[in-house]
Amino acid sequence: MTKYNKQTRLLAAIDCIIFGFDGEKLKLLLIKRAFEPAKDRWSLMGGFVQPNESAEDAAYRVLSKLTGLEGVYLEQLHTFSKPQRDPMERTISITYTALIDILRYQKQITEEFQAEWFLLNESPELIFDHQEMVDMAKEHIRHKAAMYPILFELLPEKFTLPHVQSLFEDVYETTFDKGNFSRKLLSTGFLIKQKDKDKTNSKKGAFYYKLDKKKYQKNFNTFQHFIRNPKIVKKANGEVVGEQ
Amino acid sequence: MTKYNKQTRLLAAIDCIIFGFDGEKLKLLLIKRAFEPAKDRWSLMGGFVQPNESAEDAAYRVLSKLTGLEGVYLEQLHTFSKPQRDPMERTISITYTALIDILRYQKQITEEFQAEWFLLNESPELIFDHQEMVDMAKEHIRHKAAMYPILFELLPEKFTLPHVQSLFEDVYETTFDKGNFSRKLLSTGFLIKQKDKDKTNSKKGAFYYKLDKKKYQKNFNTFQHFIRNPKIVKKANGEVVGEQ
DNA sequence: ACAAAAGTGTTGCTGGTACACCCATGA
DNA sequence: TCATGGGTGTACCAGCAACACTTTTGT
Repeated sequence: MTKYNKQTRLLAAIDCIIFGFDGEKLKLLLIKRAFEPAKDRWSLMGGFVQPNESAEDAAYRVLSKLTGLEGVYLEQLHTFSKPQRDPMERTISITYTALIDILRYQKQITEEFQAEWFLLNESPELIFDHQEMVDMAKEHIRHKAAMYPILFELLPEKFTLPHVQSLFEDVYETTFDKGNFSRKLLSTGFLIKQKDKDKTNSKKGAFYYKLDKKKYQKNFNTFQHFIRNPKIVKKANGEVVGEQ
Repeated sequence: MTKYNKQTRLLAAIDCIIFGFDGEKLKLLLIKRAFEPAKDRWSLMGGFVQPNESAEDAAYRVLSKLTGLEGVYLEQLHTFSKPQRDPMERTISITYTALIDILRYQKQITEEFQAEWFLLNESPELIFDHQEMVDMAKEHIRHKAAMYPILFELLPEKFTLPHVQSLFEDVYETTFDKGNFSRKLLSTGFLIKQKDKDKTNSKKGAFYYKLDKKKYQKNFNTFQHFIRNPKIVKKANGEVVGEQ
């Protein structure tokens, strides 16, 4: 077969920015890099694109190897390609954002990959341009989640309205009025109220809900403008707080 | 220098989805491919990423070579990486969306690259996965332009309110109420009214405006929700029309 | 005079925000 | 019975959609 002569071939990697929610806080999954360069430093989970697979295939392969989960929400974010971004050899990185329910995860992962969940504002220093990737991913899910109900991908099968509110507040680094938030959430028609309550956080208890998967899929594109001003970071009382 | 052994290197290309506006209609710039495979068929303008440049550098280089313009709005869109997408050799393509003012363009381009501007719904069949790239770019600018004032990048220095409205109507494949549209546009504070009028389209004439570049840059992030429901394609009279 | 496009005025309504209030229950 | 978090009611108001109306001017 003829080839494109005189052009340079280079490495293509994928890196995954993996967000998880445990019912309390939004977290980021990082691993200790197992090989040189930057061995034993914190990094995103990644891998090289193989000859017979697309970047998306590679991302699924890596993600599934790390978490043991299938069918995880995965979305291409951005491709990083500065010539010197990997000091070992020219490598472009195609990044993917993954959203997973930490309660489904669990596992032996911690050992094999030295993986760990970090609070978003407590993550360690990362190698290469990985912090830039994480920052871009945070910004991206803020925009995306304002328009599409993707944050449900982070929730377990059963969850309460306060759980969902905590999740949104972590993502948008703000607080919402609980009355308005719950009304708006219920008005989507995506939630099915359960009979039982979660009493871990209050005496009264909060009703569990399940996601109505059919409506969720059918109306995925009509969730528009759930969050109206995703870029404005302030508390409900009007006090404006800076980025952390 | 040590290398990542046993990994496959592959070609990295960039492709540009170039949108332009001539005061009348939104258009797409395509070229006749100059080399095999698919020689002489319509395609996006592209090129290979060189050893010493990032993908973004490559996109600027290619774009500037094709249009003769500098400082053009350029934004990474998506990376396409199916193993067989280029039948000649494994090549991933990092795509970029460019927005340019056709009136600034002009030039000898048509000859050298056999480039041509096409109306969006009259573009010819494209090679490989280039149509998918164009479709994604159209969708992307609809979302982006609903939140950020990027469509001003397509306008010439002097333009009228009806020009801007035509542009938005082309992008969103809909019509807007002229009263509401002009009020909303003026309320951004981005426009400076000129003394002279454009009388090519009416007896009364429409006042020219210029972009207030300082306010434009300062408030780039606060343009939010200019278009409220970018996905709903319908005419102002309420009749819903399909995608073309 | 009149046609045609530019531009203004007005009104009703949607739905978001703020915040007061009620509810359930364990300690 | 009181403290605490869950949940509901309601009144106000910004801003958007709809559409009637006025302006300008070439033919």
